[in-house]
Amino acid sequence: MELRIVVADAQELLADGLRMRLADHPDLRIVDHVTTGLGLLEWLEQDTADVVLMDVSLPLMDGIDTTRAIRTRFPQVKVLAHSALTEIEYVNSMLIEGAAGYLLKGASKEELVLAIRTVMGGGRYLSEEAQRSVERGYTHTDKRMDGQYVGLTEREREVIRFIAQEKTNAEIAAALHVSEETVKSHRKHLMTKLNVRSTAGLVKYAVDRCWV
Amino acid sequence: MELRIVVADAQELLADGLRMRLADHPDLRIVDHVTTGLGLLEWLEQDTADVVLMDVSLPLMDGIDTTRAIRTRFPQVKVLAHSALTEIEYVNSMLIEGAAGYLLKGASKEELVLAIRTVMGGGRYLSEEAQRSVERGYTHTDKRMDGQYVGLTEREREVIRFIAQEKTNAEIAAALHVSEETVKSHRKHLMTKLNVRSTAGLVKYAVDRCWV
DNA sequence: TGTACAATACCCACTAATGGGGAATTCACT
DNA sequence: AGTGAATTCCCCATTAGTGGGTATTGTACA
Repeated sequence: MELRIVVADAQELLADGLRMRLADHPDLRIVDHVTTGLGLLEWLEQDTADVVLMDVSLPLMDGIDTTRAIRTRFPQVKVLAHSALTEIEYVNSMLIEGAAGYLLKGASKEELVLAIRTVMGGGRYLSEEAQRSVERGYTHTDKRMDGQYVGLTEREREVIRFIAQEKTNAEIAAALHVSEETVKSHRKHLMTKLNVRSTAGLVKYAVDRCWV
Repeated sequence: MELRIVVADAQELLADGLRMRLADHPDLRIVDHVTTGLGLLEWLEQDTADVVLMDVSLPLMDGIDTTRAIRTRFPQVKVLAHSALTEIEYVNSMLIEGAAGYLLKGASKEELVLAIRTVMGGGRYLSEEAQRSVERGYTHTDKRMDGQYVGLTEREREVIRFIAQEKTNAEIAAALHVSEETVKSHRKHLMTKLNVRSTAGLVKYAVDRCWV
C-alpha cells in the first residue's frame, strides 16, 4: 500500500525538503529523485513509480515535454506538476500534456499530501493560484483568452533558443541555413503563439522552460 | 558554541532540505529561513545570526543588494552565497558586496559543511565552478575581461525592469516622464555595463535578479 | 578650487525588428 | 484528392534598437 514517489527537480535539495515534509506519512515514500527530464525517462525504464512530482523547469527536457513522453510511454504513472511558475501558459501546457494536478512550490505540507492523495485517487488537484491562472486566461495580451494551447514546432523551438542566446536574426539564419526572412517569419509566429509583445517575452519563455 | 544559520531563499522547501543535510551536525543550526531580501533585513533587526546562506535570486531585494545592506548594517554577520547561478556577473557582485563565499546549490552535504566552517573561520570559500567563473572572466563578450564590477544606477534599474516587462521605449519614456531618446540612452549604457549584445541579455539579467 | 567622474537627459543617423499582407513547397493524414 | 501543418521566402510600412555623440548637474577629491 506504499506509494512510490519520484521527484524530478533540478535542485536535489528540494527533494530532501520534500522527504522531510512527508516524513510523518510513511505510506508516501519518495523513492528517488532525478534532476533532468531525460533522467526521469531513463529512471522509469528501470523502475516503477506511482506518481512523479515534476518541476516545469527541468534541464535537457523540460517538464512539459517530459509529461507528454510519460503519457505516451508510461501512461500508468501519474504526473503532479510542482513548480514556482503560475503563468497560464505553463499550467495549461502541463494539464494538456497529461498532468493530473499543478502544485506550487510554496505549498504547505498539508496541501502537498492532499494533492498527492487527490491525484492518486484519480482526481485533479490545482493550487489556488494555478486555478486562478486558468480562469484568468492569458495575461500578456487580450488575444487567446480561450486559453487554447498552441504548441511550438521544432523549428520554432530552435529559433527561440537562438533568440534567448542573444543571436541576431542574421546569425540565426546562417546557423539554420535559411534566409533572414524565414527567421523573421518564425519570430512572428512565435510571438503570436506565445502571446508576447516583444523579444523580452520570448526570452522569458525560453528561460522558464530551461531552453537557454 | 552553536552556529546560528539563517537561510534566505524564495523556496522554503530548500531550507528544509538544508536542515536535513545538516542534521548530523548539531553545532550547525538553521534557526530560521526567510524568503525575501527585505525579510532577511527585518529578521536581523530582531534576532542575531552568525551566517546567512543567501540565494542571489531573491524577491523584493535580491541577494546582491541584500549583501551590501548587511555589510553596512550588520557587519558581524557572515554571508555565504548559495545559488544555482555561476555567471561571473553574480559571483563577482556577491564577493564585491561582501560575501565570504559562493556555494552552488548542487553542492554536496560535505561541501556545504566545509563552506560554512571555512567562512566562519574567517576564510573565503568558492565552489569549483564559481572559482572557474572568476578566473575565466566575462563570457558574453571580449570586453571587461578584468572582471571589474560596474553597478547599475537607480534609473538604469528602473529602465531594465520595464524592458523585461515587455514595455516599449515609448511606454517607458511616458512612465518616467523623459524623452524616448533618454530611454534609448539608458538602454545603451545597460548593455555596455552588463556586457550583453541584445535585449535578450538584459531580460535574462533582470530575471536572474528577480527584478521582473 | 579646479577637475574629474558619475548620473541623467537629449539628438542624429543607421540598422534591426515588428506587424500587416501573401505565397510556394513538402509531407502527413485522411 | 484534399486538408492542414510546417517550413520556407517575399514586400512594405512602422517602430524599436544601436552606436556615435553632447550638455548639465552634482559630488568627490586631489
